[in-house]
Amino acid sequence: MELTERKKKILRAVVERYIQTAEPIGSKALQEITGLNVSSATIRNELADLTELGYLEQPHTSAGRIPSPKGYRLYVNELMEEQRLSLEETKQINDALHLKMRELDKVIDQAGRMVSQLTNYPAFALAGNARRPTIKRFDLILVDSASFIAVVMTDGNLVKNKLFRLPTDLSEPQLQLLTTLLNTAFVGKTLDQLTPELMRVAEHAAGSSYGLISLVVSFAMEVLDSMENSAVYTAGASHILDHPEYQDVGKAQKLMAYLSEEQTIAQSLALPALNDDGAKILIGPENVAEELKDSSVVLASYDIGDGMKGVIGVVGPTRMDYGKVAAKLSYVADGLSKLFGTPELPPAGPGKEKEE
Amino acid sequence: MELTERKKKILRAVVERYIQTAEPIGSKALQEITGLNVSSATIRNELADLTELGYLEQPHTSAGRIPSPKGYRLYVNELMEEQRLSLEETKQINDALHLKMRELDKVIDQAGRMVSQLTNYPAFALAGNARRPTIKRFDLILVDSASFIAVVMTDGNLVKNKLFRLPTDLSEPQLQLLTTLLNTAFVGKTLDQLTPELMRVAEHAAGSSYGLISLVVSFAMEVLDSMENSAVYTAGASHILDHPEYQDVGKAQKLMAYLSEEQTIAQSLALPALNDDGAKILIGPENVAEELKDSSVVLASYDIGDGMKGVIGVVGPTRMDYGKVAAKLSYVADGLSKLFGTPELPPAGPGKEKEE
DNA sequence: CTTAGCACTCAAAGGTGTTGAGTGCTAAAA
DNA sequence: TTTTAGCACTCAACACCTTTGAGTGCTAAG
Repeated sequence: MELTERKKKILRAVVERYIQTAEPIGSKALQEITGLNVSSATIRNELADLTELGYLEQPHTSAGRIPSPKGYRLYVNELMEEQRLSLEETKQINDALHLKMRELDKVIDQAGRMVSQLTNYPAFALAGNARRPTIKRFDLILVDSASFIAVVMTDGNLVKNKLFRLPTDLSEPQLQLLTTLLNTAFVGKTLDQLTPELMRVAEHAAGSSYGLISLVVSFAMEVLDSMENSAVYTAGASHILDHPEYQDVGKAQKLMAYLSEEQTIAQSLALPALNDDGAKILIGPENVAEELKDSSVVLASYDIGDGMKGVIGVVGPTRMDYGKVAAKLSYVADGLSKLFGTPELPPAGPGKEKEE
Repeated sequence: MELTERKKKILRAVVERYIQTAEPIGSKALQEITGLNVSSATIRNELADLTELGYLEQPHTSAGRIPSPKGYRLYVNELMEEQRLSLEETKQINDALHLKMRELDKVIDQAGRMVSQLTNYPAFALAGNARRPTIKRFDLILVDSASFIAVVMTDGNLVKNKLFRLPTDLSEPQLQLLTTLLNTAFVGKTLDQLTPELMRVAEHAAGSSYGLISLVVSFAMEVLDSMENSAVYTAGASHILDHPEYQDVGKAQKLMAYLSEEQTIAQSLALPALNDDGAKILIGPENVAEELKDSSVVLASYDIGDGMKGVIGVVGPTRMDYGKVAAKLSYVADGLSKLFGTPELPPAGPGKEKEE
């Protein structure tokens, strides 16, 4: 069944007012802010209908109405106006996205912090893989006779390194042999495919320096492993205390505890949203996690390239300014996609690309 | 003036009881737990003395006593028994310190989280430099005709890399020239010494690939910069809600806000403690920061080697179990020092050093 | 120096009354 | 059929009160 225009107008007014004030709103106040030329009694009738239909709730018999999750849902789906970000806001975001280090982890972490600061809600950010990562390339750099640096590059063009110090001497030719060996034996393999058998064969081929194979390969496995179980970055948990719905310390604590279970967030919240485009809004009981049943989550996904995607989102009370938050989140997500999409460098000119 | 033994015994009982219960303690209860064979009236007299001397406080005229900061200080200095960690606890810490990745940042971050979890207080951890870092070595690895990896190693043996993609082609000999050039021109310089003039000279020497110099050097500068302004990792901020003294949301919020000002923590709290050994305890008003005037901080420093040290600490109410916390913190700090002190590798044997 | 006795203080807890915003219902007006 | 005015009703919030009990300080005697 469809709601009349007037009912929608009232519902919308209730939602928007409640988002601002966090207080139940009554018929008289609505009469004023909706601008409808009807008496408060009429509005009361409408409110009664809306309550009956499940769009509104009454905290207690004689208080004003507040939106129910169903009411928020209708609002988000039909009534909400697309929020535009102000020029100032877009500038702020753009500036913040202009990060120094372009290390994947740091960028994601930073983006999360930024979003949290921007929205005043706790935020989280993570990257996830569509396919299983593999090693694309090994390089070994001799530092001195007793140490070398292993550099591994994944198929997603992520590069990691580790310094190894040895109790035994080693030589340049030895390292070169090892490098070739590693590159022929282990490139293109996923974590699972790096079997002990494979290792044994390669170790055999390595002759006297067989021990080094396993060292470098374990490192490579760590890298692959950390890419598969990508980290979740959370930021601004303290922001939940800003909002009156979490004045009750118990509630705040529960939500915070949930937010620090990073793996849970990754698995149950973020990953399902990986492939949806645009902002996704989960209101109160729409959340699977028990701890989020009376909070809301807004998510946006972004593209990292090379089969990787990321999700960035915020958590807050159901009374959330969905429009603004979704707009900001989408903007940041787009920004991230662009950031990862563009090559890292301007055409190599005489160097002053980095200014303060 | 010295306190009598009996006074000390009473003070100690007050502190320890209050640490457990967070509630003022009266003469009658003290009579029981101290085991002194005196009446509650006698104890009242002693309490009155201790209050007069400033070691105890009364929340209001007719409540029990609680320790004042001065009382805690005396307790910590003289009365507190060295806490021993249980075997279980040491095992727990040792296990946790057995980290997979030995990347400096991650280890520090992890250690902070661990301490927070171990103590139930918010924790922070950071590394600081005694001297200014320099670059020790550059390596450039050609990936394909349009991209290369720059690997820089600092004098502290920290290795960082970055993938560069170029719009122009480049060749192996070109890269080798660049590598030599970078190594001769920029090795051993601190951030400040990487002047534009130096750059210009090097760029000149690089001929056609002059643009690449500045790219790699800016990256090196970023690395140095990030080492000088080392990151602060905080963890477990939500734990402050566990403690009754922060039931008042306002207080909790203030402390949380302070905790997220990571730079302030670094500058004013942690760095001054860098060179003290063992655990350092700052009680209530002993803290410089206004926000910490009624909280306490326990700090321990650890050695990273190569002129770098780190600090790890927790923040909590003045009613903190200083003995336990200090013991745990010291143990973790020692563990970290050992971790960084030992070479990364066992003598290269046939590889099964990594098990699950 | 220690103790018993006693009047005193004060937070916490529970009870009572008032206020006011807001409701639901009904009957009349449009 | 929809809208409106009127009115009794509900209920959280607040202020105010009393009671309770743990704990105190003081005094005078042991």
